[in-house]
Order: sequence, then C-alpha cells, then structure tokens
Amino acid sequence: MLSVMATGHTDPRRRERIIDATLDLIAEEGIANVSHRRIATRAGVPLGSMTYHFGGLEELLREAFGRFAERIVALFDSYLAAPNDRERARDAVTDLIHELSEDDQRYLVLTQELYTLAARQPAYRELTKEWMRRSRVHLERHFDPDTARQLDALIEGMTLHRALTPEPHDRALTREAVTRITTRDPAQR
Amino acid sequence: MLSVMATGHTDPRRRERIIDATLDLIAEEGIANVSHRRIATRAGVPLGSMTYHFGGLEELLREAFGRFAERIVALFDSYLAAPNDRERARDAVTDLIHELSEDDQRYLVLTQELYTLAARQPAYRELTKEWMRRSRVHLERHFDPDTARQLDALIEGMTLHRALTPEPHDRALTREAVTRITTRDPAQR
DNA sequence: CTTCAGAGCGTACGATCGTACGCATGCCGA
DNA sequence: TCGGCATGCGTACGATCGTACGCTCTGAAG
Repeated sequence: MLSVMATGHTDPRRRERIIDATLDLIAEEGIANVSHRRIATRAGVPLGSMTYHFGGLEELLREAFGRFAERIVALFDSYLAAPNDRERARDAVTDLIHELSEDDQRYLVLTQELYTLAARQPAYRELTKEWMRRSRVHLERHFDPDTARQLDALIEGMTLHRALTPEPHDRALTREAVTRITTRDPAQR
Repeated sequence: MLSVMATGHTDPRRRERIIDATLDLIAEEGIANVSHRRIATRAGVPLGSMTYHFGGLEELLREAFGRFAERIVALFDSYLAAPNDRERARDAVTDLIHELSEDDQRYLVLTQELYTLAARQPAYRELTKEWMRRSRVHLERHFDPDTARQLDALIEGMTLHRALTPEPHDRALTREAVTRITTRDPAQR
C-alpha cells in the first residue's frame, strides 16, 4: 500500500466527526438514504472506521440522535432558563418557536426522523420523553403543570406548521397563541 | 412452470392492494425498511407486478402517501364539517385529537414519515399543504383565520404529544387547551 | 377453431449494502 | 535498538436491493 494505511493510536475526534457527518447526512438525505459508506465518505474517514468506532449502524444512529437530543435540550434550556417572570417566559417561548422553524429545515427534519423512530422503538422514545420532560420543567417555573403541557404541545405544533407552511405565522400571531394557551378561564366570545 | 404464471387481463384491485400493503409496511417498519420485494410479499403479488403497476418505488411511495393524505383529509372532514356552532366545533376538535392519537400509532408514524418527506421534497409538501388548507377551511367556518391557524397548530402538537407521551392529556385537558386557543383577548392572570 | 395483441409476471443483472477479519502501523518498555 | 501489542483500517463476502426484458397466457375477433 502506498498511502497512509493505519495511523496507530490517535485522534479522539474521529467519533465526533462521524457523528456530525451522520446528522448532516440524515438532515440532507433522510435516514432511508444513509449508509456506512456514505457517512464515511462524508466524514472523510475510511469505511473500516465505522465498525471499529461503533458497534453497527443502528448503534451509530442511536448515538447520533442522542447527541442531537442533547443539543436541542441545551437550546431549550438556553431560551427557557433565563426569563424570570411570566411575560418574559412568553416572549422566550415565542423566540424559541421562531428560532426552531427558521432558516434551513435541519431542525425540522431531524426532529421528524427522531419522532418517527420514537413511535416504533422504545430507546428513541426515551430520548424524546426526556426532552419533553426537561422542557416542561422549565415551563413549570412559570406556569402550572397543565398549562405547561398544553404550551409544550403548542410549541411543537407551531414549530412544525411554521416550517411547513408557505406563509408562516408572524411573530405577533405566535405571541398571541402563546398568550392564549397560557391564560386560564378566559371569558369566551 | 407448474404454478399459475400469468393471469392475462384482470384484477383492477391489484394496485389498491399494493398501495395498502405499502402503507401497512411503512407504518410497521418505517420507510427505510420498505422494498419492492417486501411490499410484494405483503400484498401477496409477484415482484414483477411492482414495476408493472408503478413506474418505480418512488412513484409508488408518492401514490401511497397521496392515498393516505386523502383518507386523513376525509377524516378531518367528517369531524369538522358537522358542527354548527362554536362550542360543538370545539368538541369536534377535541374528539379529533383523541381519535388521531388513540390506539396504535399508525396515524402518528405515517404522518411523521410524510412530514419528513415534505421537509425535503416539494411533491410531498404539496400534499401536506393541501391537507392543512382543507382543515383550515373547516375551522374558519367557526373561527377567524388567525385563530384557525393557531388551532390547527395546536391540533398537530397535541396529537403528537398525546401519542408519544406516557400519560397523554385526558379529554378535559385537551378541551381546555382548545378553548383557550380559540378565545380572544383573555384577561391575563 | 385459429390467431394475435397486449396484459402480466418470472427472472437475472449490476449495484450497493452491513459486517467481520486479518494485517499494517506506530508507541512503549526494556 | 528492538520486540510486542494494541489501535485502526483495507478488503472481501453474502445478502439484498431496484429495475428491465422477454416469455406466458387470456380473451376477443374472425
């Protein structure tokens, strides 16, 4: 062999780069179109690395989505931990919805793929449950538990609709929805 | 060949059975795990039928999801066309959310797979946009357009959370959320 | 009864897949 | 300096895939 061949001991970032490449590929091509070979090419690592660093494709996917969930939870934390009163919490939720549905559809796609897996496999369902639990903890600092659950569902739905719909809700409408869902015993019209 | 071989002209339900088998398979195994062969086995048709009746796997999937979307739209219609006043509309929406997230996760899984495709491919996005448009038409018979959009998003989010969460919202909580989101200018607490 | 057009499918091809295994490589102790 | 060993990867195997093509068979026309 004339090229580099084995490198001996090295590079703890190999795993990270593989995981990142996996998430990128899933976002761009869908889980149906990822393979060891395509991930390896994308990450710039040899095919053999795949089964060396990860027990198999399934294990790699679990780890990749685990990483994704961690990042999302961190994002939720960063938005929802800060506000100290109810009005600011509503603002933060509004911001979060717009952040999640903005720009490319990376977040949307990865979330959808995760939910799809969650609907069928308990391991993935744990990821999403933990995610929902964490965000509810934040919301419950400002709202009662029932309201928190309703608001959590609204965040989900508005994020999705904003991303899939030609004319997404503008900020004022989002804010209005957040206000409505977090307000009890309203006088009906 | 000793078995049946070709059957000559026949059976217009071949296509239907293939499409149904496709949806069943996707619901059970995920889009990543469907193939011409597995669909054929499931539908009880020969492999050759696949490329005979459909231009290819992609075309089959589009048609299958088209059929799914039609059925869902019909379900939305059946729930949302009936009510004649605002209160009954709220009840109907509540019923719809519970219907969609009940029992098996067939609806959840297929919807997630469709949204995932919609996020990446315009053809599928049209399907979902049409679906959203149709449901909004119903909702707008009872609520103003902005409210209809917010309610539509809430339906989405609550359906998902009910299906994925260990203790789904009970009916009273769902109804409360529907009431809140459809009530304007509430007095804040 | 004979013919034949076209509906429908059996089958085979090339591509791609996941995975395992043996070998190349560089580091460390002596 | 040199041996041994753990790290890391090149490669090959068997399975599975989508698809195209030519053959079989049916029903209708005559």
